[in-house]
This record gives sequence, structure tokens and C-alpha cells, in this order.
Amino acid sequence: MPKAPVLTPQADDFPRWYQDVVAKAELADNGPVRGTMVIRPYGYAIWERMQAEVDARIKAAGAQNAYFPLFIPESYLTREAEHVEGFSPELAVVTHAGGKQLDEPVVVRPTSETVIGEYMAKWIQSYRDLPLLLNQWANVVRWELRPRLFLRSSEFLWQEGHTAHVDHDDAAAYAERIHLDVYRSFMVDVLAMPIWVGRKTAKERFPGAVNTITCEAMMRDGKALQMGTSHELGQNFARAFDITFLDDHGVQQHVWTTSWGVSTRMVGGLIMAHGDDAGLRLPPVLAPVQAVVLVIRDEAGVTDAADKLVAELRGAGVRADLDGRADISFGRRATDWELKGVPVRVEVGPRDLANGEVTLVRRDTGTKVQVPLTGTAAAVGAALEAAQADLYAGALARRDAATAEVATLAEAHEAALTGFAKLPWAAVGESGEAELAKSGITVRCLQRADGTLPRADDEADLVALVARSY
RNA sequence: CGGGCUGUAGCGCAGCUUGGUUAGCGCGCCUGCUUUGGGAGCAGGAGGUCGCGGGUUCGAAUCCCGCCAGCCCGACCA
Repeated sequence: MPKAPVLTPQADDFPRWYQDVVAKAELADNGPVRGTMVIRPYGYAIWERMQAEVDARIKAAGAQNAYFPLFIPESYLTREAEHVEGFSPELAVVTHAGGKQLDEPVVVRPTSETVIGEYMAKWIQSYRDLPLLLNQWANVVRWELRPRLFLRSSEFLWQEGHTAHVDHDDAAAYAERIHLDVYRSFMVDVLAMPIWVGRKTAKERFPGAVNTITCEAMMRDGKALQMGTSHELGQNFARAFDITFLDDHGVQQHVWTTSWGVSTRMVGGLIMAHGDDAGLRLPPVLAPVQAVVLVIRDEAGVTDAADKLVAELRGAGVRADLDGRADISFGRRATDWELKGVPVRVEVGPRDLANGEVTLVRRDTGTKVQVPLTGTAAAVGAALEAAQADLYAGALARRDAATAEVATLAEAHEAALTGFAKLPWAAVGESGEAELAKSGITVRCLQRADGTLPRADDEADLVALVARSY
């Protein structure tokens, strides 16, 4: 009899598989308040790696980090009509504090356009103060009825950028720049995830935005996940918060603002885009631990050799850790590292050492090769590079195989059972969008025929990408 | 908010129909010995207000009533 699988196989029950991975790879736990999430050290290490990579890109795009308060006066939210309408169902509101009822209730930020707008108004006087490019790393609260760890929780962690510009074109260009140079670059180069970049339909747009650009990724069950968004807010918030500047002709004008964010949801996306029946598969560029050196048995100088290997790998710039827990069976430890998705395992045992070699195992492919002890660092480096490329190629192949180009709504329905459908936006329209919604299918984004970003909803010959989504 | 289901050890469950010893099983946990090249084996051990409250009964995890909580499906979201 074969052993029971470590995880529920994806093909049996994908959501169950997801929960199993989150639990067994020790990524997160449910918090005591329904919908809240405890991020465990390994899950948080993944998030910290994401933060580091995204933060560096944000700074390269010229934005600076700052921090705004968790509590926002309720009145701020109500100043922008669409914004308050969009968020009010999921607001957590503090009515009592300091032992008494508050004169004005305070909301826990669901996003910070409003507070930041208030301060932009204070700080911006002249066109010389523009553009103002701010970002903050923070937690936000959006009360959720149907929570799922990482994908949808009542409190989550994210980065939210908020910028102000002299005119529409500068704002639009910056929102697009962030989307491509920060988000797409990060998702493709670090997460090894292919994504569609497109424009949200009016129905799917951020409350208060005039345009929302999205990164849409496909999970291994064929469903879509929105991995990040950038919004052009036009002058909506500038008017609501009176953010004005004196232009170079001495004329007072409202600024044009943008906002953009990615969250801990990306951890969920990463799990579901790459994970397999043995657990997580982390792309090497992201992985908190890129290589684990595993002592098979602590005899004949094996531990010493393993220690040296770890030091050598670290010297070569590899994030390497030692697993010298020789009191736990080899098989158990091997499965644990597979669950955690560590890209490369270097196994060292007496037999290897006797031959002057080590066993190198790739997590993504499962391939095992013997390499000379003296060439380990180089072999690990090569394996990491190959794994990064192969994970991307695999995800891209799966996505393209599960994306059908169709012509009609009926065909789109069919295709969305297993993946994405691409069809002319003209064949969908707002009525078609409502029709699809009845089956739980949404228009993920609109693209031009060549895959580039549309400048307007009513451009001719736009293509709609539709799918079921998380 | 409407419909369906479930509450028994950290997790997953059996037991309930037909009330009756000390409430079991798997995983996990602790101790010891033997193990360690794919989730170890054996032996011993710890761990429970059976969701909560009431009722029926000599006796309730089991039957009855009420409550509470959670899960799944229909309107929104990073």
C-alpha cells in the first residue's frame, strides 16, 4: 500500500490542498477573531522577501516611504461619494475609546487615500512640490464575510503608494510606470509568475478611480487572482480634499492623484501558481532559504563537511541553511523541505563523502544529481538559475494552455470552467458582463489586441479576458 | 439576511439510530530502546467541562427543548 499523501492532491480538492499547504508548510494560522490571520515565521519570511524586492523597485521609481495613522475620521471617508459607497460595507468603525463614546466615530483604514489626501493638501503649494511620490507599508482592515488565509482576510498587510501630479498625463504615466516597472517586474522576475496586465472595466474599478490597471495571474486550478492594482484617481480626491497647487502661470489648480498597492495576497497567489502535490515550490530569487544542506547521518565527518558547505554557499551569495537534525529520519526531513518549497536540497551522507561528492536535488523538477564536493557552489548556483527559469516557463505554459480564444459569450462560459477566455470586448459589453457574473465569471481586464494597455474603455477592438476568480 | 450541514483530546474522526462499565481510534505530543540514503519501529505515557443551558430518566456524548458557535451555497473585495 502506498502511503497516504502528505497533502490532499490538487486534483481531488484544490481549496483543501491550499489549506493543507498553508498549515503544513507553517505559513499561517487563523487568528482568534474570525477572518484574521496569524502569519507564522516562515510565511512572514516570504512576505519580508516580497517587501524587500518591491520596496527596492518602488524607491527606484522615486517614491519615498512614510507612515500615516491607522485611525481615520469617519467624515474623511464620506467626502468622496464613490469611495465611501465602495468601502462602507467592509469598514470597521471604532465608536468607543478611552472609556467613553467618541464624538466622531473613527474608522480603521481600509486604504489611506483620504488621510493622505488631507496631508497632501497641506504639503503641496506649488508645481515645484510636484510630483509628490509617497508610499507606506501598513496593515489595513476590510471586514470580510468569507475569509481565506492570505487571499482574503479582514486584516492584511500591504504597500500603498499615493502620488500627486501636475496633470493627467503625468499621473497616468506614473501609475503605468509603477505597474510595469514595479509590479510586473517583481511578479515576473522574482515570483516567476506570468501575468496579464490590463485595464479594469467600469464595474471592477476601484471606488473613486477613473482608471484601474491590474495584474491578473492564473492559479493552477484555472482561476484568476488579482495580484496588484494601480489607480488613476483623476482629480476626484484632489477636489474632495482640496489638494491644489499654483502652476507656473500663477493659476491655482487641482492636482491629479494615483494610488497603487500589492498585499499579502501575493503569498496566496504564489502558493497557488507554483505549488504541487508535494507542497510549495518557491522561485529561488524569492525563497528565504534557497538551499538547505541536509546531513543524512551524523557520522564519518558528515556534519563537518555540511557545515563547510553551508559556509561556502553563503560565501557565494546563496541563502543556505543547515539541517543537521540527525535525530529525525531522513525521509521526514526531506518531505518537510519539500513542503516548504526550498528550491535546492544538498544531501550529504557518508556514501557521498566517500565518493567525494554530494547529492543535489531540485524541488521544482525533483531531479537528483551527484556533483563533486568541490563544485557544489557552482552547481547550486546553476540549479537555482535553472529552477527560476523553469518555474516561469511551466507557469506560462500552463496558463497559455488554459487560455482559450473565443468569439461568443457561450464559448466564454465553457472556457471559464477550466481557465481563462479571451474574446472581443464588443462581444461582451456591460450586458454581457452582467450575464457572465450570474455564473460567477468576471471580466478580469481589457487589453489591446497586442496585449498592451488601453488608454480608454471605449477604444476600438479591445479584448476582454474573462475567468472565475478568487 | 435565506437554505443545507457540523460541534467529542492540539488536528482529523468513530460512538448517538436501539440511553447502561473507566468515552474510543488515527495523526501529533512526552519517555526509553532500536533506527536514520524518502513521511521510522517497538514499548510505555500524558492529554477530554463530549459547544452551552435546561428537561426526561435510577442513569444522558446518546432522547427532548432552547441557545450559541462554526462550515458550505446566493449580493461586494488587495
